[in-house]
Amino acid sequence: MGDWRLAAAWRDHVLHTHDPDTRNGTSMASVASLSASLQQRVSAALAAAVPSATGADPLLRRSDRADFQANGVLGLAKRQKADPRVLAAEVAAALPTAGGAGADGDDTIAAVEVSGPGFLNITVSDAAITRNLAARAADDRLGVPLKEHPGTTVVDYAQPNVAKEMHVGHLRSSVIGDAIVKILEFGGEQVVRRHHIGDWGTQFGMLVQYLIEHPHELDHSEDEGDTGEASMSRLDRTYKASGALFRSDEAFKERARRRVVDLQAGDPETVALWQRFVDESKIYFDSVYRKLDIEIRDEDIVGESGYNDMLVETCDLLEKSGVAVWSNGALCVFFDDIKGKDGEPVPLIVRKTDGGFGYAATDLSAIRNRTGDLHADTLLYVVDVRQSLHFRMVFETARRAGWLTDEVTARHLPFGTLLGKDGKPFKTRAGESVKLEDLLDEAVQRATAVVREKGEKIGLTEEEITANGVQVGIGAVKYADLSTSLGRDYVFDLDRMVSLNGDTSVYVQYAYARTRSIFRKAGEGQRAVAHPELPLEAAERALGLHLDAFGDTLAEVAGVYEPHRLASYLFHLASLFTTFYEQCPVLTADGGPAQVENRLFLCDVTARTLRQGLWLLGIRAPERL
RNA sequence: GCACUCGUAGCUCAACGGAUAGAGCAUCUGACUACGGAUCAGAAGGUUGCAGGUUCGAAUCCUGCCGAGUGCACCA
Repeated sequence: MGDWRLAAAWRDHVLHTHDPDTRNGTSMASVASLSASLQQRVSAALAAAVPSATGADPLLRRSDRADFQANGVLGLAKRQKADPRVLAAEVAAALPTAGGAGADGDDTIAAVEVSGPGFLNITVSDAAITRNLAARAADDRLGVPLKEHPGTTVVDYAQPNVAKEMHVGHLRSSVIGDAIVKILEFGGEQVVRRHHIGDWGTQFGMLVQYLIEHPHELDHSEDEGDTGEASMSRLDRTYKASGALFRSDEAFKERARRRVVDLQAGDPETVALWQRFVDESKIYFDSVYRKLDIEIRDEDIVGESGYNDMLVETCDLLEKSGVAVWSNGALCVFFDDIKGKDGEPVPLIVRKTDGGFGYAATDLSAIRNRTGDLHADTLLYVVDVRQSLHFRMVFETARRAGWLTDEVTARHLPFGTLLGKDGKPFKTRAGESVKLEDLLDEAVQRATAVVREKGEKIGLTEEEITANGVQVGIGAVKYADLSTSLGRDYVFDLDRMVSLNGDTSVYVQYAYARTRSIFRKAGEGQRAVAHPELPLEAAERALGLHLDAFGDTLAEVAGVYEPHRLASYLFHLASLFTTFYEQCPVLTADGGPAQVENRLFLCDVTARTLRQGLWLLGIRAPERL
């Protein structure tokens, strides 16, 4: 369980964490981006022009009028009551430009000009771009720095329910969570994954009781085998049959209720049967996650039942501290600003009137475990937006109880609903929620058809076509999910996702395959070597500047937990590469062998950046496509 | 009713308080015996729901409307 063979194959190509074991002995050096270098220079120039402005943010941004623009002079001029254009000119004069006074060999900045009301338009030198990329190329991590002060983040994601089919709602939590975990780990953060599966609740009384009365329902028969599909089919059959009986047979209903009590009391026979449902479900989960190409390790699965031992104590602590009070027989936490339809306050219920624990008790216990025992300083919950009020109440409660302190950040990362083309929640024609596996199978099937059409022209084997179909189809589904901002609902449209045109994973994967194709075509003496002395064409500069921003982009993504910014970066990179590819012949460059080497070098850095970036999103990059 | 989220090109979506609001799809014009065209170049497309306010500067921040989605006592 949780053994995920495919993961190992990737380690040869990309770095999945900061784990030293994954390095191959080449140098380890982070590289300051050109943007960061400029930021520093402009900041110093600001301080030189206005001494009191030390530490002022130069507000450096990429620009469509130059390579970068600094917007910080405007605000500073306002505060100094100075003419912004005059001040901008002073700052520009204080900047070291290539060959200019005070440059002292610093040729990073090729030109600066004052523009508009007081913007500084900055152009960097071609040499600086190539040099920076060369430094990145020399590093396994493409020069991306590790966090200076890494913390411990617990990410709660991919929470399927035991004995139930996974549906499209689980897709987003799994895909988004997996990407966030990878991105954080790559940045050096210590990440603890938690799959808070639904493995507890009153329905297990019914299921266990049914299994007692029909002991062979979960047996693995010869013809069904041990596949995930077979497991799901057994579970589904049992769930439906027991549910029907529960509704129609009062005596069974009563036996099921008593069974819940036995389960909660820890009766060994009952617990053992409950465990069979969990184990059976894990076979199924494993098969779906294998298909989804997401690694789920058994030790990271800590379901609701994992906090059972803490529930009583959690409630006691809340009651004793006065955070929770009894109301209508239930143990509740109230909030001033949370009221219901009738205007009455709506509580968070930690213990129900019947003595049972609400899921709030579980979530609060999990917080205690994650901050107290795991020493996390950040808690992330990749959960449907509809639970945002619940999390607001849980976090507030935990703060009152002291389980969340000022040193701990707790964030619900809410994602929106998956919609059908009609703009309504994604359902089958019959109105049922769509099975995740069906959806994945269809994506792979359609991707394979397209891959085959092209693949036959370039001589792909049947094995390659099949493998590519999987990587393209699954990649397309993930990319669609990761390329729009989390909070929004988005329309699930397979036609568009697998259409292979536009802002899709396939476009990015194809760009990667093209880089590899060039290297396969390269002659014996044609290698990737940086030549900072060569001037760059417009397409090369644009590509180079964007490549240099990879680390900054990752830091930003990791800071705000928004993978769609990485997707956007990669699509842009792929676009810039295809433009470069179109406009700058690589192997037949007319600037001589040095230019061939330099362009191969750009291809190589592009390839590695695309591959690493896609990997962080959980998407594979075929070598030939 | 209250709360939260969101209204951006025909459609699907971006945009860290900065200049002329960007992409993709669709539409229209061009470019193919190709370093593999699953491509590229270009055009057209907008009063950022409406009205105020703050600011040198607002899609972004504040207020009020209008519209949509979601949630609101013992399911998780």
